[in-house]
Amino acid sequence: MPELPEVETVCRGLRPVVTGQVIARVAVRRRDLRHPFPAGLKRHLESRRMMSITRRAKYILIHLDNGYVLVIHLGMSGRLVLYPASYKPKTHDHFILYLADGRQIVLNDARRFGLVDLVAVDDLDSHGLFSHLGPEPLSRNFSGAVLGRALAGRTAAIKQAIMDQRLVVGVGNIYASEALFQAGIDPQIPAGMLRPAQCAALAGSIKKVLQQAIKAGGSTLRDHRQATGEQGYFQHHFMVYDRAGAPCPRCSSGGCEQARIVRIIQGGRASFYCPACQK
DNA sequence: CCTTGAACCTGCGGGC
DNA sequence: TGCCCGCAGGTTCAAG
Repeated sequence: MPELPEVETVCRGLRPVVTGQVIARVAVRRRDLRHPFPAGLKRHLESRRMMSITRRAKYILIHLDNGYVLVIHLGMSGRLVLYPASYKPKTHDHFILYLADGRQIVLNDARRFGLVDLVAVDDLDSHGLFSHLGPEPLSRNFSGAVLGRALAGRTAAIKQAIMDQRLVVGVGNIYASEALFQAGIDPQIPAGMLRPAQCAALAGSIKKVLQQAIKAGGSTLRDHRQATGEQGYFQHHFMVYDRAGAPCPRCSSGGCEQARIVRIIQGGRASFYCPACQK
């Protein structure tokens, strides 16, 4: 479900609430999600102060005052929402942090592809969850040149390549299609075939679409909620994602023949693009 | 190392 | 109404 903009939106919503607050109590309502919850999870969290909240790739990182970091991944269907003290747990509410004032940070994840872990802050970079991750797309470490180097020699389709978290993090199925549309690149061409100018355009469109989506609070297809419980709004700005059969926004605006958005399957995932203007 | 496909799990909408 | 199928924002693992 959540790609970088959705995770970033959750972090931004939680940050003013979480920072400086003490975790009074923790409820662990089942033994595992994708992996078993770490041993001693409650013990390491209860009575600890949350010092800051950050994001790496699609992971939410809550830094504690005991040198540990609470790591949360939302998988496909996860939500992390702040509720008032009166909230009663519902189905698929697996993990709850109760603040001193009674408010609750609730992790709900119907499909349970999400993950909760506890990592010593000094071990973050070397930890198996993070050691293989590529650059943050919104940082200066990511550029057309960096992308071009990462794509060199690869035969996989460019759509699948930019979703590979080793090359660049945060891009998932929605924003891969949207970024390729903005850059005018056919999602099926082999990654290593992109020319430098195309790499520059694609790096730029990845940054742009992720930033625009963050501004809109992410995209709510079904599960995504901001930390406030509010939906995201970027789904109303999709150019191609989930728009098979619709006229291409770029070709149509030219007043020429109306090309239509096409849906194809790549690596088992749906891709959307305009065959007329994405080459 | 790279690429591909399957697996993990629940819920929802469409077709019959 | 009910059942079956396909589909959904991610990651990981095995096999070629």
